[in-house]
Amino acid sequence: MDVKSDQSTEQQIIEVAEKLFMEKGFALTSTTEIARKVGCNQALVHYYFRTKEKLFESIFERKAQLMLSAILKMDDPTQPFEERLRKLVENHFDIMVENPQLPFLFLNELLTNPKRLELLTQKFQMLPLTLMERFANDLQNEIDKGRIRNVTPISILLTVLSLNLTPFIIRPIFQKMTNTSDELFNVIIQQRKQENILILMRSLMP
Amino acid sequence: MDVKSDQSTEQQIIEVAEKLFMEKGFALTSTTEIARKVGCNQALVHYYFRTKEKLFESIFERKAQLMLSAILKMDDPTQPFEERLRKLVENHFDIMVENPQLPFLFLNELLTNPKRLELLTQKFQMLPLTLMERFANDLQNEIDKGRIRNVTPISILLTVLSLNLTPFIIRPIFQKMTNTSDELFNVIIQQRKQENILILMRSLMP
Amino acid sequence: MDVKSDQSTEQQIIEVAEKLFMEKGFALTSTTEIARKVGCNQALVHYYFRTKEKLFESIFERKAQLMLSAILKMDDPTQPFEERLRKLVENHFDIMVENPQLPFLFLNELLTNPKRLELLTQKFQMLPLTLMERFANDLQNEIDKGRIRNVTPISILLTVLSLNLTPFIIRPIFQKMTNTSDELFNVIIQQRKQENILILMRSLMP
Amino acid sequence: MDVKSDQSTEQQIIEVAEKLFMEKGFALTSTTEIARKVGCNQALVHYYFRTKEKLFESIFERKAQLMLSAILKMDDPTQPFEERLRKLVENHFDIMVENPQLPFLFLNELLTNPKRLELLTQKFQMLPLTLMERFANDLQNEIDKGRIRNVTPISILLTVLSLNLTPFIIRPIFQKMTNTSDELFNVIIQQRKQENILILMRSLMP
DNA sequence: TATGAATGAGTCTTCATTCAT
DNA sequence: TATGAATGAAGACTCATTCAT
Repeated sequence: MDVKSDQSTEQQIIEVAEKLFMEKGFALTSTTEIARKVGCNQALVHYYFRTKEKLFESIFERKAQLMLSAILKMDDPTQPFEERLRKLVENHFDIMVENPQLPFLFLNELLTNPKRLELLTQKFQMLPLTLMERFANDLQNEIDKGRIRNVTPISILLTVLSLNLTPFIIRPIFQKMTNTSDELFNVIIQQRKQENILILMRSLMP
Repeated sequence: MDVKSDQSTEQQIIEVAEKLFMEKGFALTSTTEIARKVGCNQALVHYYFRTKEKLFESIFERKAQLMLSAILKMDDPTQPFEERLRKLVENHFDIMVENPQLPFLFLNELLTNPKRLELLTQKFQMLPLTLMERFANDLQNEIDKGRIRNVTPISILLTVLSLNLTPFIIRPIFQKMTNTSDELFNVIIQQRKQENILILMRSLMP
Repeated sequence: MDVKSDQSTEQQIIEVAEKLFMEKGFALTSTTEIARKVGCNQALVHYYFRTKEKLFESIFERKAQLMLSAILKMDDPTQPFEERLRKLVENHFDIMVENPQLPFLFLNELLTNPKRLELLTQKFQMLPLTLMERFANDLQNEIDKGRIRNVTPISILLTVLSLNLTPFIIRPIFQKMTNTSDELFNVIIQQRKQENILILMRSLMP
Repeated sequence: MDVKSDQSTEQQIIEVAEKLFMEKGFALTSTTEIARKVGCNQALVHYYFRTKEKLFESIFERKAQLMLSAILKMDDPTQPFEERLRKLVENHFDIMVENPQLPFLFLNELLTNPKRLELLTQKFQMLPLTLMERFANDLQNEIDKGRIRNVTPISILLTVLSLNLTPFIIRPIFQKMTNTSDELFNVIIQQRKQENILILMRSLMP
């Protein structure tokens, strides 16, 4: 039951906690369980992170950072708009293939704990607005040129989010109800990525 | 804080419980809090429902029934396929307009509590298979006639689910981060319904 | 689950309570369970008997009375001492054949609840002392005549109690461990009665 | 009320629990009371033993082991049968002099809690059958030689149990009703041991 | 760095009892 | 006579947290 001990105990705690938080959310994960799975004393979890809350935040923030920066840094202005959009969907999707449980964790915590939402809002509002603005500008440009139908940037983002998030969020439900193996699901998921791109592109046609 | 109304205490308990369960999920809602909000003794909650679990189930099942039957009874075979699909999306969307927190409750419980997923799976498998089969047949028919591109029924359903569920699920996050009022959001939501139909229809074009 | 309703509800409550008290003792029997088995409202139990304690006492006392009077009235001074002793053992044994769970109930309550012991002690001390005295006298007489070895009356009573009570008390344990059916046990019990008489008689030989 | 001694708190909990379990049985003893008597937090009882059940079992099993092993190891085949029987009674009796409340605890739990009885039955059936068989053989041998009347081994064991257990079980009742001091009772008990041996021996005469 | 011991607050649940009807 | 509603007290148990070592 213990984790390999060639990592520092602190690191082990983080990893076990991350796994449990992702599986069951903050509230349903107990420090007792984390300690047990790590194979250390319960007090040690608090020694390193003082509170369960802080432990969670450190993990949550790292994940948020990871996802955000991954999305941010992938935009290449030299490419045509449509290509960039395609890449956006694709990369966003790929990140979640790597962290399939993350969407649920985010949703769960943000919806459940006002404090968490507050925090993210602050962080979000400190983002370079230019990014969003540039996206809006580029989009408007395409619309003006008649290459994309008239649609708000928010609407596009919501479409991307909807198409990309949902398969990962409902994955366990889907697998259980349709009796789908992990392997098969991974195949389906890859097809879904292309499907999502196609759906988005068609949705933007003039 | 007390809710002194003309309803029976039992009804009050159900309503308060429903509200809390929807906001925070099963695990984070305590019978103590329900009782406090109702303004009664905690033991009374157990007097009526014996266990927190049973109280939840009675609410959960009623909601599941409501949603399921609403979806099932709205299909009209005399209409052309495309029209029926359009109605499906529209009705599904409308149900959630009425119960905006339900999607999160469902997700949360099904993902968090294996027992709940088990239960729903059983109930689902007792559904008239013909329904799904007929949908698949009709779809295949359209594909054969070249009116719809080659796509699996599951894929369509996933698209509908994705587009329809997500706005409701992320609503609090969205409102908080974009500082959107309830009124404005309700407007946006109504536009989104049409948007979703449009996206789906375009995605099916040959 | 409900009891036949051709008796008064009060009587039904008494009977169900008696059964449950005998099986599980006072503490482990709840008025809720009594009411459920009777098929009536829980409050009704309290309507008739005010408290669970009083309900128990009324049953307990009746049983105690029954057992006591049965023992008391069976002594026939015209018979020889040995014959009376034999009858004592036999009758005492027979009473318990009729009420096999009574010994455990008595033991359990008297040992567990000081109040109960107090009560019985008082009742016991109001017994006609002559009875015990006469028994002691008669015994002394036999001893003097050399027909019985020198032994205290208490000692004899303890022997009778030991031999007669134990089979009934340990019955469930015995049956479970030796895998003995009810029928077989009833046969064994009847043999045991004779055995007990024999053991007692031999124990008194000069 | 607190027991501030030089023992570890864990040991104190065990001892207080043992005392209370013996006096009132499992069901009537609360972890709250144990904690109060020890002078510690109630949660600590659960910290050491997780559940009330486990705490009880650890005590119960230790006592059962003690009693069983004491009985098992005392048989010396080089002695004549009668002598061994005498020793059996004597040793069995002496064990209970050391643990006078144990018989009640055993009875109470075995009769009240089916799980407990199940457990003991299993443990009992794993006992060396030879032991019982050898006893039966030796007995048969004596019977054949005309030194003991025809009697089953079970019957003998029941007699021993009856005679030996009862004084300890009814002790509090006896003392209360006859107003007997602890000192006097201890004297009586010692006489009773000899009495029991005598009764048993006489009961076996051809 | 790590741990065992300890605690207070909180969880769900059961129970005997009361009261208005 | 009978009931449904309601309550306070108590039960076992869990948890995050602290502290001395």
